[in-house]
Amino acid sequence: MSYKVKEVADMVGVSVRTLHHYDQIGLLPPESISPAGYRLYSDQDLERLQQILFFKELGFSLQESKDIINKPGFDRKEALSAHKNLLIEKKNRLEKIISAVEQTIESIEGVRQMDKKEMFEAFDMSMIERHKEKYAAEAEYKYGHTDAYQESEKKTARYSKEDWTAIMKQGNELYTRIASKMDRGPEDPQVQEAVSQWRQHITDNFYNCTPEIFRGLGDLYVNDERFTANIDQIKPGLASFLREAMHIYCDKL
Amino acid sequence: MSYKVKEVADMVGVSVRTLHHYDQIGLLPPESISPAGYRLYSDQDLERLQQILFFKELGFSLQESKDIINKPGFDRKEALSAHKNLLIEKKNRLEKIISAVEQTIESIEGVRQMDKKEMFEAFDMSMIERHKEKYAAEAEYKYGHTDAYQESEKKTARYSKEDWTAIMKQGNELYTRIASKMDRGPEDPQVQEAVSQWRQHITDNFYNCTPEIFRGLGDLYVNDERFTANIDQIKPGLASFLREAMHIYCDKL
DNA sequence: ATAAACTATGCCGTTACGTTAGAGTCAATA
DNA sequence: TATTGACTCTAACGTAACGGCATAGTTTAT
Repeated sequence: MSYKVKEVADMVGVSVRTLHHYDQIGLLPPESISPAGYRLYSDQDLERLQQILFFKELGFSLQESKDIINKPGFDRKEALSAHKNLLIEKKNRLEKIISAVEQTIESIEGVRQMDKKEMFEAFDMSMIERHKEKYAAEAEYKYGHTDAYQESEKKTARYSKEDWTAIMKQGNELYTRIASKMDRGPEDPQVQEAVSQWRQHITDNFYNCTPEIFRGLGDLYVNDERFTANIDQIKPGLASFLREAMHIYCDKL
Repeated sequence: MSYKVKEVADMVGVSVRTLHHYDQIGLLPPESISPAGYRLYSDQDLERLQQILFFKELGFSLQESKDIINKPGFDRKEALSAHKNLLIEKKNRLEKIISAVEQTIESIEGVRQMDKKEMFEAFDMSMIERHKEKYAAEAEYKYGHTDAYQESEKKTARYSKEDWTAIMKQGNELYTRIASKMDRGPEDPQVQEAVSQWRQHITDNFYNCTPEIFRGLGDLYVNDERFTANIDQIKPGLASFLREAMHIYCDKL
């Protein structure tokens, strides 16, 4: 049985031009040619084509594929090993590049975020304060004046405007960093690391942010529309993503 | 301060031709041109070049870089995000390809083993013969001429070269089959089945391979460095694995 | 002054085809 | 049977990002 170009092309999923090309460079000359000059491919040719496409898929050049297929099994393993190393290097480079891109996105977001600072500034900390107060109120109700409450009072009382700005900036950076990694999923190590830093940030600057409080803060991000709106403004869906990530973080403690 | 092509090239680490090219496509036209037609780059041009190289490093095309750099910060983030997704896809594809290559290497290793037949052929059977002789000598010493010994003599005497080749091929297939299942552990049913076939193979073609002889053969694989070296050449650790498997096999009889 | 070092433009080559363009072929239909 | 539509052929240009070479002019150092 023999097949014409388009038949082969349709069967295997390549273009007619590709077959022409493979013929031209001597990679896959058809077994026979019709009186009218049509290329006629045999089943063997089809197999060879499959091989070619396989090696191509693996990233080999056509010339390399030709060499590998023509030489009977001799250099194949070595070639593949060498190629594998190339691929791994490529992958490593890609990973580095991806991080670089992420960082760049972060910095761009950071810059934009800084412009929105007034708004975010005004909102976020007051929100956190409010959450703290609410929680503290409950806590107070339960336990009287908690340490956390007093601690926060002491800490925040002394903050200057510059302090606030610096603290805000750090917070913003964390937010945007997490936003840029949203597609990695909430359980991603880098995301979790950022979440951890977020808790530390709150602890350092406001009050001892226990896992319970932190979990509650995550819920607040979704339940309080003011939080949600403001956070999602950084990136849509960030609020609920944060909640999830924070829950996962707390679960693991 | 202005710089000529080679100065810039050396500073930044690109070729002169590249700078020509970037000028040609309007990506980085030098700030000024000397009376003689020399390209004169400014410090600003250098910065721009750095940007270009950065985006290039990230895998953007020159055209894309041009667009990104020219448009003031507006689309940048989006472009970066889109690009990041591309990169992640690329990475995933690479990972798949790497496993495919690994698999192919493995399968070729199996095949290649077959090609090494001559070497293995020459060694393995002479070794088995020797083991047999040694064992038979002991046996003879103990029991006089054993059946097994005579049997082997009769059998092997008639073998033609083709017979040997066929027998070798079978043996090799068993070895490689076992090698490919090493990670299952020596007591794995499939491994044990192959071991059983290995004993049968010896019995069929050489001499009645009693459990005692078979066990001794297993020890030989580890104790005789010529065996060990040759077997481990199929796959490192195969010799001792075989011994273990053969012992387990014999224990169960 | 002369050579060495540098610069310019222009064009071909690379990879793996895509994309016309012009012309011939085959099978089925009007 | 003639025509149409689907298919085929070769030939040639275009792509991305330069590398490399040729030829010719310029600058710089000795």
